[in-house]
Amino acid sequence: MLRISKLTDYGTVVLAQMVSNENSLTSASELSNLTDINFPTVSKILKILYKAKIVESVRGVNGGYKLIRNADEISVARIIDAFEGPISITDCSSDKCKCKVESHCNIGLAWQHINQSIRSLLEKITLSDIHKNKKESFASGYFAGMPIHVEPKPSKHYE
Amino acid sequence: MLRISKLTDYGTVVLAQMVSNENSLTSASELSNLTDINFPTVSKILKILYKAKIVESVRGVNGGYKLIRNADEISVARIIDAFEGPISITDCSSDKCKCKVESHCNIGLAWQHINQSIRSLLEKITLSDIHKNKKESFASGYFAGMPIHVEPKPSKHYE
DNA sequence: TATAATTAGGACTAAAGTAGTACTAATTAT
DNA sequence: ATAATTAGTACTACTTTAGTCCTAATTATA
Repeated sequence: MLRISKLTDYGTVVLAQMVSNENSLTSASELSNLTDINFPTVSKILKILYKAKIVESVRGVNGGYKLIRNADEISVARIIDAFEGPISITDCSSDKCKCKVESHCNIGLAWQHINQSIRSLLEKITLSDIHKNKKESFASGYFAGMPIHVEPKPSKHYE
Repeated sequence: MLRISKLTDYGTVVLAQMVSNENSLTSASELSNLTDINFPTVSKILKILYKAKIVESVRGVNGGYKLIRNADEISVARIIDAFEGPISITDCSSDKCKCKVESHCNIGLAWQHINQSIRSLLEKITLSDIHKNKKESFASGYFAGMPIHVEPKPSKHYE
């Protein structure tokens, strides 16, 4: 199926950890200890999150990182964007398609819509949901109490 | 954002082309001409689709390929699976998680649910939808007449 | 039966992307 | 001044992907 990079994955681990300490600074080395992800990688992740304006930082002694917004205002879509860029599901589904193959581009249009649907799904899931689900058990089909599964297949009125 | 491989992308182009000729055999070289994708690649794609039991084949002179099922019975999820395997959005969201980091695994659970939501979305979109959208224009927010966008964000009763 | 067309399967190479590391500069509390 | 800490960048090793090619198996037809 679809994939995100390991760095994005780790990124959510680090962010979920930061939610537990939402109001005060945590240094990269502390976060490394808390998550068991090695320091250079955690550091890299935090720099990326800083550039994406998801965390803010303070330099120097007793410096560290902190979430800029509340966890429920940070969507999974935004986190993925930070790490993977605004790249789309296929080359053609991003803004400007430069490919010469006509038939291919037409398909690109279809992928664009699929991409957008997935995106709107991921915009509804927040870091807060991820954090909560870190410790609680799930009720099947539910995600942090929020039903994110789409409706059952509608009748095929398009046939 | 999330990505699929170029081969998957090309795969849908080839499949969409095959829908136009749903009932008779088309050879790999014909499909190459029709899609402007070079022969070895089209051939590779068709072999993958054959293994995945999405197309059937006849060898020898006048041989070729044909869809096994109706286009509206072939979901995008299935097509992606054929090319990318049943790999999940992260390493940890697939069946058996072997990673040693406790916190990481907990996050994996969250990704599992996200993955499942995306999957259920992609299972509702079929090759038929893609084929139709190849030539028609879209009404914004609709995909082949079928509303695949999920509902507007529900009130945050989970806060 | 020989031949040509066609798929099946696997192996290979080159290019691209990713992970992880390391180094230097800037900032700040003590 | 010093030590702790983030910012930015560059680099290397590894993995994945794209694309190609070769050989075997199958089949219509002359």
